[in-house]
Amino acid sequence: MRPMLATRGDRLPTSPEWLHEVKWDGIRLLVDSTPERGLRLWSRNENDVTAGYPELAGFGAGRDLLVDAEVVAFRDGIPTFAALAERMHVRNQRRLEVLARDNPVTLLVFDVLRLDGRDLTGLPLEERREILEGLELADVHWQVPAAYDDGEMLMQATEQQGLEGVVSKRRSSRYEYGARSRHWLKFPHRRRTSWVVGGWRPETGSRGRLGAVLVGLPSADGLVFMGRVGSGIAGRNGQALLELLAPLARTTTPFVAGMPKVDAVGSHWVEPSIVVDVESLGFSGQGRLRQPAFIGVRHDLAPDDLVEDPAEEDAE
DNA sequence: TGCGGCCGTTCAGCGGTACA
DNA sequence: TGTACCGCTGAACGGCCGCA
Repeated sequence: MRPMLATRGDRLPTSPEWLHEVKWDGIRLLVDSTPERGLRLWSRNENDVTAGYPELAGFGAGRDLLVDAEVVAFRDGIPTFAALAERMHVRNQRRLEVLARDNPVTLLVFDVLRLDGRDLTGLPLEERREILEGLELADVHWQVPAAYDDGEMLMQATEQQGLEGVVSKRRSSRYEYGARSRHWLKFPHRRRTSWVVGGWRPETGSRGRLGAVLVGLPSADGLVFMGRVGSGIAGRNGQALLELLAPLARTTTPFVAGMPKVDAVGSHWVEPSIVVDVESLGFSGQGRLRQPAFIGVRHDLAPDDLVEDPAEEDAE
């Protein structure tokens, strides 16, 4: 039993047939509560993660209920994946108790799929939403976030508040387990920035094909490592980039000391002269690019152009 | 020809194990 | 005992292939 997935959208729908929700930066869960078995939390890949979130134990209060939700961890009032990452794989009971107290999660419930033995997945989203709001699920550790009619307003507001983006859903959509539906569209706020390539790594299982490029920010001492970029460089994109990098090969790293060993081992180094655009969801807790995707080479920029403040660099 | 599903790639972090 | 490595979990994206 896997949750229904959204397709990435290219244009925010403005028709009244759609409603819009905040795209939360967390982990998707199906939350199954029954009087017989109690509460079970299932991840997107059907793993039982109940033990990882003890503060959610009271959800459902023993009622027969199946909901679709996102578990998030707030830092400074904003859902932050880095904070949630500290919780994701902890199973040590004592450590879980400490984390549940110091770094608690919140369950954001946005759909109800079963209630008191009745399967609701065949109902339109609008009706499921009414039933969900009627349940009055509100607690320190769980809530039902609002849905909005005005998607553009929500898009602007989420960007200003540093939230991840917007999900638009067709009001008439039925719930399809495991399906990536075009009735649900996601619009993440991905930030485009420019970085200098200092190396590359071959694709796993091949020698010549590009698997990822290592990017950094120029400084007086060399490149400051910012992460590896693997998405978006498959196929012709990767081949073209590799042809640009090949003549720039060098035997020593252009990155300053402190680069993680796991990133350095097996990498090929190049003169830091190629600037590329990368889209990402910002930075991880360790200052690395989060979910970076290669966009293209910036032939109009040189590394010196990035010295001021690359975060302000915008490709538009 | 277009769409959907699957697969392979990247990222981050934790836990267990091996080794110095 | 501390460190390094591997394998697992979560996330997203792009390419390929089959089917309508």
